[in-house]
Amino acid sequence: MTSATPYHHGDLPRVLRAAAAEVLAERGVAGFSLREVARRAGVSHAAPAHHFGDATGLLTAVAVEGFRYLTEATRAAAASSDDPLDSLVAVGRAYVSVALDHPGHVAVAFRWDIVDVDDPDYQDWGNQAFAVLEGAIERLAAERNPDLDIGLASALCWSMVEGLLIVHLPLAAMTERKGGAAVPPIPDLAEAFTRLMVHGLAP
Amino acid sequence: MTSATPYHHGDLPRVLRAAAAEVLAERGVAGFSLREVARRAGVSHAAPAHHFGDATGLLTAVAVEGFRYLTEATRAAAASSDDPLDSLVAVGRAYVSVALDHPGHVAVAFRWDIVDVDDPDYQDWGNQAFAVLEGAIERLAAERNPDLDIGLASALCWSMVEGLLIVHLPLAAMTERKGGAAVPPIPDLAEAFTRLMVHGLAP
DNA sequence: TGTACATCAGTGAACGCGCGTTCACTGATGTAC
DNA sequence: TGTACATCAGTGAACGCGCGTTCACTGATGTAC
Repeated sequence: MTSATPYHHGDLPRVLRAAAAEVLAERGVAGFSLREVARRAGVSHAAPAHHFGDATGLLTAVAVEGFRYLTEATRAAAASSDDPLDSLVAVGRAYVSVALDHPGHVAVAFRWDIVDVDDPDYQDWGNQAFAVLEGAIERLAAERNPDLDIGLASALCWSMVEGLLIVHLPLAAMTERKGGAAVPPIPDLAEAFTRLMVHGLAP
Repeated sequence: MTSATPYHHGDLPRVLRAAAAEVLAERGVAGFSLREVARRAGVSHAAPAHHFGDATGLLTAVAVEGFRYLTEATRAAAASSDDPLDSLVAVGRAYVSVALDHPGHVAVAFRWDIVDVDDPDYQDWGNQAFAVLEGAIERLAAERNPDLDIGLASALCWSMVEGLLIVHLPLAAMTERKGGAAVPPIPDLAEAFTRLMVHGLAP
């Protein structure tokens, strides 16, 4: 049916997004280039422009895909338990797990300096991802603490998971240098942080 | 005393660090180049190599300076109150304030991919900055909650402030789109987060 | 059912640009005697 | 106190590289009639 190397690719946008995520994961945002992406997709370096215009267009598409992963994974996690605390813990674990499984996607998600923040898909999926977290917090508030400021608590949880992703590596390096006990893996830390936050450092 | 344009600069390393921080603040890590730094320092583009070797060397020096700022500011903040909660709150505010006042320095502080993480100064000042935070948590634990896991709580606070710096802009954009109440400035959020964490979301 | 033609998707050569690095150099400083 | 000389700090030209963008092109697809 399909010839070995058809002139028209068929699904080049998908392949380009995947290649871009791969480059981002391996080389970081600084090492990203359209030519490298085209190379990995096995296509001439001018081809991506037909689908994404420029680098910003492609990176935005990758970011949107990242938000979609985040939304889907946390939504499933939120529904995994009837207990609101366990549900929130699962959301936190799911969030960081997506970041670990799709490092290229998540590396670019909040880089407003290189992404088109006015893109409707970008905004839409970003909103949806945050709404999942808010929902989990709302259920916790409804059952356990009606006075909770839901917006504030949601923002706190979001900051916590994003910060954890940044801080884990230097934290592990520092702890190892000091000869302390090994730092737990990121999802376990996300859970421990969530439980500590909900319970309070000094309630 | 000093001629208008002396051949030897006198304090070029300091000027180069400042220029590098400026470039980082304006263009981000991706837009950084040694040539641009040299241009702003009013020096030939080969001059930085005499002091810092390559870009990694210069960026590491900037990161160290950032840690120094962080350490000094949070240390002063920690000593600003006898109440351990107020003291911790002040540390959080100080941390994010340094990030706002010295965006170039802090942008590079945890970028282990472009910085020499084996540099002794880098490790030393990183340790010191973290130790200030741990000290504040220890005092809180001593007075209010002896069972607190100090390492875990310190890591949580650190993640929270780092995450806040990332998350604040998209959070504000999202909130504005939804027409919600304005998101507080970063230092105020740092304080609100800290108090909420210490008290607990659902204690 | 054919045929003509517009549109779409991908090619590959060419361009100009800023970059890091190298190199031979020169001006200034400091130190040994 | 002088003088010679080594070392240090900065210059500026040159290089090769990968990049994004442009351009004329060609192969494939879809649609109007």
